[in-house]
Amino acid sequence: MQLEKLVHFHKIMGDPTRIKILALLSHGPLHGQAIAGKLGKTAPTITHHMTKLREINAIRERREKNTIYFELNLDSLRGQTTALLTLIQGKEREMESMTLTAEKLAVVRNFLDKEGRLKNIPAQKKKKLMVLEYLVQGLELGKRYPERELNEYLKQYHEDFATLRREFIMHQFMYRENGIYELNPPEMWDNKPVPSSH
Amino acid sequence: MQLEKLVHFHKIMGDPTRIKILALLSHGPLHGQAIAGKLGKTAPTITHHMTKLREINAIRERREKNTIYFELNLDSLRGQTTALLTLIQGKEREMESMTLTAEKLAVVRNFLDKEGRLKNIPAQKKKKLMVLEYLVQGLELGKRYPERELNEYLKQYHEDFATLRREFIMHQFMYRENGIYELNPPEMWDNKPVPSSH
DNA sequence: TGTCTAATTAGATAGTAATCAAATCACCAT
DNA sequence: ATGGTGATTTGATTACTATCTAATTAGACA
Repeated sequence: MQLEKLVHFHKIMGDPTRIKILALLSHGPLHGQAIAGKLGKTAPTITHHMTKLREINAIRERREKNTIYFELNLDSLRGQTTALLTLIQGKEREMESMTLTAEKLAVVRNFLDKEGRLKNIPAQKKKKLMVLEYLVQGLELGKRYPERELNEYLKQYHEDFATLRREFIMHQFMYRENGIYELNPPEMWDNKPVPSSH
Repeated sequence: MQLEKLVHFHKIMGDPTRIKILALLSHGPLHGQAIAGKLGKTAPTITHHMTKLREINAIRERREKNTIYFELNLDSLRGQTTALLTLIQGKEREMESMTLTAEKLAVVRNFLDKEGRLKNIPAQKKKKLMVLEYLVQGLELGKRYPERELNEYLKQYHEDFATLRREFIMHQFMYRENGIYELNPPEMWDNKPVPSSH
């Protein structure tokens, strides 16, 4: 359910220590003990909070020998902060923003071969997002996709379905709940600008 | 402290019932019992949640004979949802958005007499917001103003300092904590559009 | 004045969550 | 192997909060 995710996000954010962690990370990546030091908390406490932040996809991590560096996932945070607003301000538009503009389509077409399969996955982020948006058109809003079914769908476009599936999650096109995938509303996708005020 | 407010906002939002209430109100105003009915909760429970929502300025209320109608305060919600983002994404700009544009100033000037005092407080909301922004220029970001000091400052511009002070709070230019007033960051002011994505 | 309706307050209960100390795990380097 | 360092798990403690029932307040109206 969509509501649960929104609530969960805000519940996670409703804690001073976690907000401080995010503020710290906004200056650059840090490892666990550094965070613990700066906040005057013990290591287990930081682990606890990082687990929570991971649940809502607020951070990414990279390990280097024994220590783990955490950094913000700004795209994800942006999407989720605005999700509440889009839920609240007028139910009018729902599918409207779901259609690709013509000029985006032109870009995407460069990555397709004559059979309509992906020649490769764009490395450039902006273009990658356009391709992801293109792929997501074939999925249904509100429908629940078991992982196997999603893989089948993606394999039509590229053999590396696992990467595509991961990108869907990473960029908030879909979310996963016990192995079941489902589309997020378009407002949460990473390629969408923040909606203008009502 | 600014952090506390952010945390409080998210803590309040981290509850399914409250999110449902906001979603209901997005269709139009409702009174307490109607909300209770639609959500299958008792009246005291709704009162409880309304108190919380009031704390973060998420709702406005209007009474009609014996029943109270609640409605969303969208401006306030918009400001607070984006506050987290602006805290997190790069510390670069801070004062940048604090300057009035020339065309806004032109509007404001119509409300000032030759001594620079307010001839009256604009009734039209958009103009009122411009005037408030103008007044707030003389205050210092990060400084704490006891109520008496704030009154003195406002009295320079208009004898009805109480109204102005109330408007500052209502439109998120300032917040109050045990009788002490302090500026909110410009991103929270009601007259600011939602900031575009990074 | 008394009655009806809507809202609030008070008090109780049950569930959740932040934090720490102690123990454990995982990887690295000698 | 063995010792070291950083991260995680476990268990206990404490504090908070959503929800209900019962009691109370506050207007409106007749």
